[in-house]
Amino acid sequence: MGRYRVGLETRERILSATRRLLSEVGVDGVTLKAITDQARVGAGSFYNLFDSKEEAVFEVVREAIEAVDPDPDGEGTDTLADLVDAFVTFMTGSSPIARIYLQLAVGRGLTDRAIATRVIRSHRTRVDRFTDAWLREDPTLTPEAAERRAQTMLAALTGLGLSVLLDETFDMRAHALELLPSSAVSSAAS
Amino acid sequence: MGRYRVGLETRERILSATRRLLSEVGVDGVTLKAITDQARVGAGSFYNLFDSKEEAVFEVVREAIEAVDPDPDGEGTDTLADLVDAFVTFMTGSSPIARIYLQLAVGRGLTDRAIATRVIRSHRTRVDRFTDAWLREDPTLTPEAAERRAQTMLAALTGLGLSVLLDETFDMRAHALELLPSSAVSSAAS
DNA sequence: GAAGAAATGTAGTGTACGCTCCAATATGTA
DNA sequence: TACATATTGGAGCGTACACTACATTTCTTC
Repeated sequence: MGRYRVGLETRERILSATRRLLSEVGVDGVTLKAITDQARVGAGSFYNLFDSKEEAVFEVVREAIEAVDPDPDGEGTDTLADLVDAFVTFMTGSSPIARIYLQLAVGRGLTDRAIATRVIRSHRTRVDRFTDAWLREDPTLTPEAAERRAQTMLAALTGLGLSVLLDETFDMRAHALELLPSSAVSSAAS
Repeated sequence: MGRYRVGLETRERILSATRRLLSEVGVDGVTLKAITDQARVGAGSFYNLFDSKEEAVFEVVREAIEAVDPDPDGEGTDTLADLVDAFVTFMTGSSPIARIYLQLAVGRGLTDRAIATRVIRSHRTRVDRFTDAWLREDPTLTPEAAERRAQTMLAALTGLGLSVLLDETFDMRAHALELLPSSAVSSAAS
């Protein structure tokens, strides 16, 4: 599966259709039939390329998160301000996927063990990124203190993201700046 | 419907069952059969008292959101540390309401306007509470700055609450202390 | 205690959905 | 060209689900 050119093209069509439907009808409204109709593909083709409907949805969300990564190659050059900025952009940008991500992570992750595991794992790698950035920002921190700050900062950003999704007049960026140490704020403003 | 004593009792049994199931299997996992089995009631009885399944779920949600409202007869003497402590206790306590509240606020509030409005309103009153505490903590703050800090702190607490619900080994209290200004931390430790 | 209204349980009904099966066809490789 | 493997569509399967119809029982009132 997924080794011939046409198969890869079909896969892309399916992901596009899923992405589009997620933003139009929400996570609960996406049915397999809607996806396959939209992608002009039979159910058999779908299951030739994906193990389940969930798989396609996850893939779309994963790609959306990746798309706003300030350092996709993991070169360790991103600052705290960069990371915060990327998160804010993800949440306030035009893509509706942030909403889907939170719905999945919270609405489902809270009861579905499999989803919780996925969410925690992706969260884990993000915490590491923030921890490294904290250490670069303030080398006097112990690794434990840096990680604690990373966790708190990420949680705060998630909470702020929730606020802005619930109330679109909420100024997430202004609030997010509160989270940065003062030295990083001034460099972000430059 | 719902005019005889037994009917009202049945109604309560149904709401209890719904509440319990919401916390155990989540919003999407609640089926009519589960509710009626749990409440030891037939489907006919259910529909004699409620117009639809949603009706019962919504009622439970309404009550859960109400329960999260801050104490209305607070005297305005609580410190930031007190408020943070109360929030942490609510999130890490044994009651499943926190989980239900977050699931509904996020899982539904993100798509259902009516629920979003409710969530925002109860959030609003909590922000005011935190704003006052900030002003007491640091009287040099402008009201705007105090409110911004209150919003950020509350969002952070919500995010931390989410973390602890997803991963129960997460030490929410330790992280929440990070959010307090250093003066308040020392007074909280005393 | 009679009568009417409310409550109850059960056995369905209709439907929407995720997914499988499989025969036919297209694609890549030597 | 011949062969193996991937891809395709879509009929249809199994199931889960919200909800209904209705005969029976219980409750309340006068």
